[in-house]
Amino acid sequence: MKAFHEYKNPSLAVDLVVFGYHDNTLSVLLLNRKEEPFKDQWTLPGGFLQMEETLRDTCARILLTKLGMKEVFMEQLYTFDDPARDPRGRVIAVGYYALINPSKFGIVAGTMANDVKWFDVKQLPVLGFDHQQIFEAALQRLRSKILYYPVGFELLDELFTITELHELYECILQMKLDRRNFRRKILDAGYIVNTGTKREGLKNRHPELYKFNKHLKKNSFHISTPEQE
Amino acid sequence: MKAFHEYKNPSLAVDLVVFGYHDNTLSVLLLNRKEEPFKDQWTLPGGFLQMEETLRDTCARILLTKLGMKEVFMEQLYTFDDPARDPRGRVIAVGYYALINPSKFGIVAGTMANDVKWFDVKQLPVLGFDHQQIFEAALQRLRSKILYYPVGFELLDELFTITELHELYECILQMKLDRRNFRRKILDAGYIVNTGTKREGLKNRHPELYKFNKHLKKNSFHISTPEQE
DNA sequence: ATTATTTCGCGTCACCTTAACGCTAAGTAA
DNA sequence: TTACTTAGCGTTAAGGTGACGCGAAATAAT
Repeated sequence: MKAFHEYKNPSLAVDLVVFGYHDNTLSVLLLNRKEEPFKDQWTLPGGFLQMEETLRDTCARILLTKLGMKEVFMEQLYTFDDPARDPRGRVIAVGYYALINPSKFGIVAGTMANDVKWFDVKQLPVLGFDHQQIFEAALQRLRSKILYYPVGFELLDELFTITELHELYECILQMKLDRRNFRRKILDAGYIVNTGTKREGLKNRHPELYKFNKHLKKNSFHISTPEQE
Repeated sequence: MKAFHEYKNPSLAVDLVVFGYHDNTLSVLLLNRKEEPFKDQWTLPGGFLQMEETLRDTCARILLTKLGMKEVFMEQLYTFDDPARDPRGRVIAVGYYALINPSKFGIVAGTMANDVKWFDVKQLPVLGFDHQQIFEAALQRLRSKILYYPVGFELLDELFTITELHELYECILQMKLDRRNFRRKILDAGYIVNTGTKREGLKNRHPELYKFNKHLKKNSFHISTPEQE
């Protein structure tokens, strides 16, 4: 057997799919590359692992230094290892996705550097590397996870109405959900708590404001999707 | 930004959780290490990625050369990156799990080298590295996957009875499932096809033999687990 | 004020799934 | 034959879910 250090190692990177929700639109944060390869093309933010970092540290560093975000929800997705995925050489990428509330960081349209931009997930440009594949894995994970786990709260303000939560679900899942059944399921699951306050200033009836219930019992609800043949 | 090759890279390895099912027992294949670190302790089979390999290639190579298995079901689990997980230095491990039918490879108890052994998942020894954690992730994945995806067939012979399939599910999930309801769900889902033949030589009524239906429609069944508080 | 309009919150009901369980058939052993 | 065990099919009551009705609350127009 070879000695431990004789193995040649590929480079190890993380690539991040950063989701944000704003104005009834689910968006992904993309970077316009200034270098080859894929110069002037849009790609996911990413970077190489430093020897003393965990993968999560690497993600946090990228989020903070490149995008000015901290303390965001993050989850490991999958590890992408196609030998040809990076034309510079062998690079293994561990994909992560993050959910952020853009309004928390003041990064809404227009306020960012022009090499960083939110794209509606329904209208993505052509992406460099294998980032289309990583993005699709992330969107699929988000869609399946939201059906049984309260992951959507990361995308909303601390206080929100059931209608806002409902719109978020319809937007992510890209399907209509009955308003009244959605309300019943979410409430029965105990995912949210009524704060007693109401959202003011709307032109119709003022809806009650809820917050996420952090002490929920798990696996207590399930949003069902239509049959697929 | 640094040039591409200036980054120091950790070593990249795969660790394999190989599940086998035999005599109503779910087992995992472990190796007794002959070298430091963790000399004489049990660990998961694993190995380092070669530059021209995919991760799946690495897994296949380990399965073939160390264990004599080929063409097995395999799935990527998760990537483990604790900086202290390997005392020799920084090693990132991509966990995979595999499902095999031990009788296909003639590796039942006693026929293997004494540094390779099947262990009942309920009675594992102390494992080296962070392999306990990897094993637990694999078992959890298997348990949740079997509830909605026909993954159990990899562990059985090509032809099997519903009772055998039922016992496999009870063994993996570690819970009682009503025999008659299980039968109905599996049949309704179209996961299995009756072959018309029967298992002979049993002392009671001879059950019908089924085989896996490869042309199944997806997401068509769901085994529910009892409520958890 | 009254009315129109829209969203919000609660309730109803029919249908389907599911868990629990009964019953008979098929095979072996006494 | 009888006893016993596993296999295969059926029944039923309870709970969950989808579809949808209706009045309440808020605003704007008459």
